[in-house]
Amino acid sequence: MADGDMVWQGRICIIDVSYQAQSEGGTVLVAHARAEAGHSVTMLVHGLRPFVVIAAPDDAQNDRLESWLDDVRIDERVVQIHDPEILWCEEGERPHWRVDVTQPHVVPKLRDHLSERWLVTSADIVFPMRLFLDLDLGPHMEVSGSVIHARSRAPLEIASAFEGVDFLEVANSIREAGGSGLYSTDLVIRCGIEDLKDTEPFRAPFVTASFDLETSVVESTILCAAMVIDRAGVQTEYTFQGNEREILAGMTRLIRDEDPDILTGYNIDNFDLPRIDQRAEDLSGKDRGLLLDMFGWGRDPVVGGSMRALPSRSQSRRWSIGGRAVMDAWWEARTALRPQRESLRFVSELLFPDRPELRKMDIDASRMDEEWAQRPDEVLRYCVMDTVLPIEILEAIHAIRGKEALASVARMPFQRAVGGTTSQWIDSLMIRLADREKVAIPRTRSGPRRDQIVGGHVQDVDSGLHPWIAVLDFKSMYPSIMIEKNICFTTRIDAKDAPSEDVYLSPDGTAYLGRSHRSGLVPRLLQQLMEERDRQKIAMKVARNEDDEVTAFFHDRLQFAVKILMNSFYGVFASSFYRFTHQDIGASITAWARSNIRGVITTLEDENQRVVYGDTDSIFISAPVDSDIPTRIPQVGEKDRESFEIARNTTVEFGQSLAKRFTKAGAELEFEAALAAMFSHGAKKRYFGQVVWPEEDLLIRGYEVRRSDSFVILTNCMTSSFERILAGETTQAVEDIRTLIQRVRNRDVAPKNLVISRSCKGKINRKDGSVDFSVYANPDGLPYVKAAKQRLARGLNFTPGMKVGYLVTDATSSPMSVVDWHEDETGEIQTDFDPEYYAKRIATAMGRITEVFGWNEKELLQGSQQSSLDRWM
DNA sequence: ACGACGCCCTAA
DNA sequence: TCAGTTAGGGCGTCGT
Repeated sequence: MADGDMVWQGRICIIDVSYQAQSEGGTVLVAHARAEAGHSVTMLVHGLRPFVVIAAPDDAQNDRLESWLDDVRIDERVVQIHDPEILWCEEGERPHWRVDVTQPHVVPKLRDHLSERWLVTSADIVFPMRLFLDLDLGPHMEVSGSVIHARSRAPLEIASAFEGVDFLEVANSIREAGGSGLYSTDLVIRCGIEDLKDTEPFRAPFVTASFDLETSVVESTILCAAMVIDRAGVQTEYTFQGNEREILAGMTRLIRDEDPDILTGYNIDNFDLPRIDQRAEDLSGKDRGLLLDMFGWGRDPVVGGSMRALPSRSQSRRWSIGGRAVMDAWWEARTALRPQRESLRFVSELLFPDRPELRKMDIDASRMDEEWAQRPDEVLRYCVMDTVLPIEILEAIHAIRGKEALASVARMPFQRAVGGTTSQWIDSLMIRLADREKVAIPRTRSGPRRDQIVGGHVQDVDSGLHPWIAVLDFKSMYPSIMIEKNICFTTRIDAKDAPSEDVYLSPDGTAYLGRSHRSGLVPRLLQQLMEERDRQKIAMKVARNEDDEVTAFFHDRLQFAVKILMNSFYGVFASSFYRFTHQDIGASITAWARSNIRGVITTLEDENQRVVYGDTDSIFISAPVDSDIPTRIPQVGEKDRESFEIARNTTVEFGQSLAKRFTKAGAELEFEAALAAMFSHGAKKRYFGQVVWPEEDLLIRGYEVRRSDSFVILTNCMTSSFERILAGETTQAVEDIRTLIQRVRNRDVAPKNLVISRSCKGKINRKDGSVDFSVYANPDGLPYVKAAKQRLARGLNFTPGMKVGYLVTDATSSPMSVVDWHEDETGEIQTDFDPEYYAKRIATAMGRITEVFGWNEKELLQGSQQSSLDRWM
C-alpha cells in the first residue's frame, strides 16, 4: 500500500504526544489519540522543529554581536538562525533570535553553553507541547491524513484495504512516514501541522483497562491477575493464571490488542506497576524482547530494539506509559473524596452503600498464598471484582470526564491533565499567549526559596452562639485582584521607576503599570477564563432547560474545570520557581486582599456593627435582629414562626444591602448566606452554624466532623451535638455526650468506630522493596508509623503516602501503644482498645464546645449530673 | 505541669 | 508526586 493512497479525516482527542527523531534530520511528532468514531489513531505529524531563543545581554556591542551569532551558527546542533524579532523580556525590549536546533534532546546542553553569552529563553519547554502552543490547539481537534496502516477496528473501508498485509512491510512504511514501527493503535496516519484544526470539545469514547494482581505474601511473585476492558461502557473481563511469564505476557497481549487509552486499578502507581516492573525485569534476565513481551504496555512498537513501549517512572511517583494515561483510582478517590480510610473496601462502601455484593470479604489478603492454593476460583473472582471497582469509582467521581474537561480548558493532551501539575496547566495557556504577544518565555526558576510571604487576614472570633449572622464574601478574590490591578510579571515595575499616572500601587509597595502603559498577560487570561466559565454555565442551563442532562453535565464539567484552573493562578504566581512570576507578585496580591477585608471590617466596626468573624475573603456580621427572637427553626404554623420569618428576612436584606454597598471595581462582595446562629468556641477556622438562606443547611468548618483523622464515634457525637445546640437543646446535648463517654468506658461501642487513620510517609528501598521511615525525626514516637510497620509485618500492603488506620490500645504509656486496623482485610475480629483514651479524646473535643455553656472537659468525664444549662440560652 | 517541637489536616 | 500559597488548630512526644 503506497503512502497517500487513502485519506482519513475525523475528530479526535489527543491522549499523549511524543516525538521521533528522523535519521535524515528533522523531528516528527507522534500523537496518540482516540477518534470520535471509536477507534484509536496514531498521527505522525510533520512540520515542527525544536528551537531556543537568544538575545544579547545589555553590554553586548553590536560589532561583537555578529561574531557571536556566527559562533552559534557554526554549532553543529544548530540548524538555522531566524531573523531577529523584538521581544519583551525582564531586561527590556530587544532583538531576539530564534535558533532552530537539530533535535529536542540537544537543548539542555546547548542552552547551558549559550547561557554563557546570551539570554536564553524558550529553552525548557517539552517539545511535544509545541504542537499545542504554536498552533493554538486543544486536545480535541479535527485532523486529516494519509493512512499508513489500519487494523480491524478502523473504519471498515480502510481496514479492509489492509487485511492480510505483511507486517514487516507495514512497519517499514510507518518508518518511512516518520514513525518507529508498528504501533498498537487501530489506525496510523501521516499528516502535516496544516492538517490539524481546532474543534469544539466533545465527549471522546475513551477505552479503559483496569487491572489487579494477587501476589504472594511470602515472596514477590505474582499468583494471578485480572483485567477488565471498558469500551463504550461495555465491560469484558479477563483472568490470567499459570506461571508468571504467562500471566504477564497475557496481560501485555490484551493491552496491545485492546489498545486502551486509560490504564487504571487500585493503588497501581505504588503497588501493581512497580511489582510487574520488578518481576518482568527479574524474569527476563537481560533479554529485552522478553521484557517487552511481559511489560511492553505503551503504544510504541515492541519490535525493532526500542524500549519505549516499556512503562517508566522517572524521579517522580507517577508512571508514564507511552501513548496512554495512567489513572490510579486510589489517588483519584483520595483527592476527590478525602475518605477516612483509603482501602478499596472502604471507598466502595462510601460510594456504593447499597451494593454490599461489591465488597463481600471472603479472602484473607494476609494469607494469599494459602487462599490461592486452596480456593483459586474464589481468589480469581475477588481479583476480577477489584478490577471492576476502580472503573466504577472513576465513573462515580467523574474522574475521567473531569480530566477531559481540564485538558480541554487548559488546551493540552489528556495525559497531561491527568499527570501534570498546576503550573503545567497554567504554562499551557501562558506560553502561547506570551508567544503571541511577543514576550520571551523565561526558564523555570531555580535556587533557594525566598522567605514566606504574608497571607490572608483571619479575624479573631469570640466564643459563643452568635445569633442572626449575614455571611458575605468577595467573589473570586485573588483572580479579581489580579485582573483589577493588572498584575503580571510584564507590568510590575520598581516603585521608583513608576510613571506618575495610571499606576497601581499595592499596600505593600509593589507597583504595576496601568493598561494605558501595558496590558498584562495574566489579567487578560483570567478575564478570558471568567468569560469562558460564564459561557459554559449558560450552556449548562440551556441544556438543563431542554432536559438534556448529558449535555448539561458536559458543560458543568467544563465550567468546573475553568474554576479549578482560575483558582490555581494565585498559588502558582505566588510560588518562587514559576517562570512567569516575580518575587513580589504573591505578597502584593495578599496585601490588597488584606486591605479589602480589613477595610470592610473597620468601616462596619466604626458604625458599631458587630463583625463576628472573617477569613481571607469572608465576613460574618451580626444582623440587626431583636435578641429575643429564637434561632431554632420553628415548624410552619408554630407560634414563633412569624417572628422567625421576619428575622430571616431582616438578615437577608441586611446582607444584600451590605453586599451592594461594599462592592467596588475588582472586589465584588457577595451575600453568601444567612445564619440563624453561628457557634464558635473561640478558635479561628472552626465554626458551625444553622444556614437559613438560601437553603436550610448545617454548616460545619474545621471541626473533627470535617477531618479524616477523626473517628466515627466522635464525628457522629459532634454532629448530633451541633444539631442539638442549634436547636437550643444544650442540656440534652451534654447528657448525650456524657452517656456516650460512659458507654465508651464500658466498652459498649463497636471498635471499628474508634479507628483513627492518618497518612504515613516513607521511602521505598528500590532494591528489596522495604520501607524506610527515616523521613521522620522520631518514627517510633508516631502512632501511625507504628501501625504502618505492623501492617508490613502482617504481610499487608503499605505504600508511602497511604493512610493507616489504628486503634489506641494503651495510652498510659508514652509513646502510646497502638494496633493497626486490619479487620477489613484479614477478617480477624479486633476488640482491643483503651477505653479511657477514647473517653478522654471525646471529652476534650466536646469539652471545648460545651465549655461555652458551662460544662468543661472534666465535668463531661465525671459521672455526676447537675443540669442548669438553660440559664445560658 | 508546661513549653517547644514535629506532624497532620484543614480553611481560605 | 521537580514544583500552587499562607494561616491556623490540635494531637502526641520529649525534655525540663
